[in-house]
Amino acid sequence: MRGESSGSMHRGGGVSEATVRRLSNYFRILEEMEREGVETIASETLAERYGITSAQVRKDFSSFGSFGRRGLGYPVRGLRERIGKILGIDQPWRLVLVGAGNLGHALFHYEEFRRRNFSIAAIFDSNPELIGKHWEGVPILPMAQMGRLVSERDARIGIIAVPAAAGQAVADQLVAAGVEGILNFSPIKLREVENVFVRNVNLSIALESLSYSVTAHRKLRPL
Amino acid sequence: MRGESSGSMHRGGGVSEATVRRLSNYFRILEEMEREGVETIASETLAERYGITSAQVRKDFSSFGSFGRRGLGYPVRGLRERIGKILGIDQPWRLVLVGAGNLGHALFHYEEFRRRNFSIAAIFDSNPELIGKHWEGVPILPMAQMGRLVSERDARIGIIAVPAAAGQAVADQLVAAGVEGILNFSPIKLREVENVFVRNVNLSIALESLSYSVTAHRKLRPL
DNA sequence: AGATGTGAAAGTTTTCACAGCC
DNA sequence: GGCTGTGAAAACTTTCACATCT
Repeated sequence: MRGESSGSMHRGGGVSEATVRRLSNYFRILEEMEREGVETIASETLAERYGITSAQVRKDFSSFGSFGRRGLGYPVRGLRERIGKILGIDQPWRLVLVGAGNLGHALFHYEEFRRRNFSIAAIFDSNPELIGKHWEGVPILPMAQMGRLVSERDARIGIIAVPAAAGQAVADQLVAAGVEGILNFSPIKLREVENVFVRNVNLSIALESLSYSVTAHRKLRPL
Repeated sequence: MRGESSGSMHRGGGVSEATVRRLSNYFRILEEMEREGVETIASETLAERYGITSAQVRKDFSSFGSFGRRGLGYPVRGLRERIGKILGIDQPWRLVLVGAGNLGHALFHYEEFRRRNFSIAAIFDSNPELIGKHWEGVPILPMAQMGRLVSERDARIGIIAVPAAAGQAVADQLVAAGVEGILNFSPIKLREVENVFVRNVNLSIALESLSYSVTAHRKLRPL
């Protein structure tokens, strides 16, 4: 599977992972501005709100074409829609969730996913005690049904929320079932597979990065 | 607060966020090798296991000094201990968790945190119905007790697992209570504060990065 | 005048390649 | 011989600065 980096070219220029992450953030800021009733925005204003430079904002947009009007700025709504289209969040996505433990439960109920048009079509778990239950009407199914369900419901992304030991096997099953992307919460490095994108979210590594910074900072300024 | 980047210099050379993330991964690989009984490892082997170049591995280590022996490689155990010390995970950390919803619940029970010496000393929530309950003996307390508890229990990191609307207020309270680091799961940009490090984990942005890649890939190779 | 879009410059990170030590 | 540690080169990302368009 393709690793942490984007892995895909687009038009003329390659688009970095960092650019895509910023697009998501621009999208959120633009939504907010739309609610505030703002109709036009300059790269400078957007940049200030985000805490980056206006050149960065313009360069990010320029990888995808020309959105603004010189002398005026960008139309808030049009820009938001365009970014949504680029990110692919202008359409609903059906996902499957593997792992009905504590983390899976939290992800299933995560409001931000719903707001962004991501809906979970089925949940899979290997624990027989959970199978047959429903969360808000969505069934918890045995792993063996993954292949059927992914194609029937046209789910294109799978979320892995199982312990490390089961992670690779689950990834293999998701790939066999035909997903095109995997959001992996299990703390392991998955084998790469052609045409399947992977993003890893490692909660513990984020915390270790903090403990590093706090520790290093303390060493510089003791007590 | 310091943003997504490290924000702190260390010794002679600045150490990038990316290097610190890789250190966490090296640590995990080394733990695994220790369990396998391997005593010495070459940068090349470590690199292969991680899927990066051996030069990257050696450069990462060289920011912190000289760990290996030319012609031989690195002692697995010694290297793992040294990295643990750099990351600050050689000692236990006490955290406070704010937000006893679904996400907070999942984080509280997250095994990987415990395995890495991160323990949650108290939970805070604004919902009166939750206050007074316990999770595995850890009390859910009203927000007003945050200051007292953080200093009493010497908690140095706070986790924010509340909805966006409450995020900034919670961050302010954590800073006032005296934490040195914040792991922020709420999908907002927190105001920066001197000497407080912040790491943001935005679950939805990770998913949007996937939907971008899958969408872009489809456009290149339709159907 | 005002703000975009973009080549060129500056800065950062990764890879190369090899001197130096075991 | 084997493998580290590290300057130098290459690749990539961000910022500058200005020509260009409304």
